Amino acid sequence: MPELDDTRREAYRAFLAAHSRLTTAMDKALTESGLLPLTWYDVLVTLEYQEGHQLRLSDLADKVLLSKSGLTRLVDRLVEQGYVERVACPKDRRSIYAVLTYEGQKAREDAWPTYSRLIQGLFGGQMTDGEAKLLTRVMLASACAAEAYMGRPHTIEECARAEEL
Amino acid sequence: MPELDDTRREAYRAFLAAHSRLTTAMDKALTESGLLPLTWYDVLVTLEYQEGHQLRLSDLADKVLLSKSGLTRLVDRLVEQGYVERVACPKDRRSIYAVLTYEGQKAREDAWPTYSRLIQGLFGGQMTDGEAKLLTRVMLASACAAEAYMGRPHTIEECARAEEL
DNA sequence: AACAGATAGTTGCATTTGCAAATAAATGAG
DNA sequence: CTCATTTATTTGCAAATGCAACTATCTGTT
Repeated sequence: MPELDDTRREAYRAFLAAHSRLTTAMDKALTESGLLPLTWYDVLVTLEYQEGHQLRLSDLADKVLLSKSGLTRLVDRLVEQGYVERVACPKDRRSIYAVLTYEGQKAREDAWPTYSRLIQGLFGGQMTDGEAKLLTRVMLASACAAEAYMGRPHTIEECARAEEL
Repeated sequence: MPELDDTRREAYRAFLAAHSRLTTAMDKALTESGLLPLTWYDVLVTLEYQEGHQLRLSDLADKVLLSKSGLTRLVDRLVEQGYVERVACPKDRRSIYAVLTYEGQKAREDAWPTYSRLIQGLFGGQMTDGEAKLLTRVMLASACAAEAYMGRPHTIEECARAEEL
């Protein structure tokens, strides 16, 4: 394995800076508009893309990049707001589905214009089509490498997707 | 401003996933090796690169991407460990310098091999030279856009650097 | 000189998060 | 069938972090 060079060090620092400033700016903009915090939005969209608008809590934790305990409490808050319901799974009584409610769907839709405008303005607008694709490939490769390093099974969606590109 | 398209949405998600998995993997690897946590490392290197191995707390907060209060307490921990000292600034009695100690420098050097191996293995190793440069440019542009959006002065180092590339 | 306003740092407080332990349920080996 | 193991979720607890309020200091205006 080659040594870490300055070019890559700089890329790494830029990556961290971008993440920090981007999430700070977005979260501030969203809460100031009285809209959903980033993590809430993330859960609601994730559910919306699923069949039946539901997902087992563990699977949801993986998708929204949270630990299981973190997710348990995030779902607590969402249930309290009426955006999500907990529904027991009949097949496996250990499992619980998080199910998107109508209010949850509504709240997500309300946030979408602001949300997408922010991502486009602060992130997407900074790159060409080709650059976006390249970025995706590199980011997924890195995420995948980190997964592998942590000893997680390579079955994670991102890894499969990274191979395709 | 064009609408946010799927290509860029995917890039954004990949970006978030990479950040989450990378920092998780790195922090786990470092603490398991009994080395410095990521944020500690970040402070110590930042100081090491400065003239006299010192920096005013506010400036340090900016560099390591932390709020002022967050930094105050991070420095508390580092002082407690003997890695950093607080030194009053004679010119401006409001300001305080964080100064790297010998122990701090030593600790950082001990962590470096593991640290750089991780970044190279999980991040740098996933891209070519050209890709690293492109990534840097795009990331800095995004960080800069976020800064501008937050109404911060454009004087931040990253923004100037982004212009050059 | 005096005061309004900006700036540096710290502290109180609330929030978010993860780890480890606890609980409950499924699975597999013998 | 039974017991050990694995899996899904929750809970106790501690750590990290940001915001707003506070103190101290500096700066510029009158």
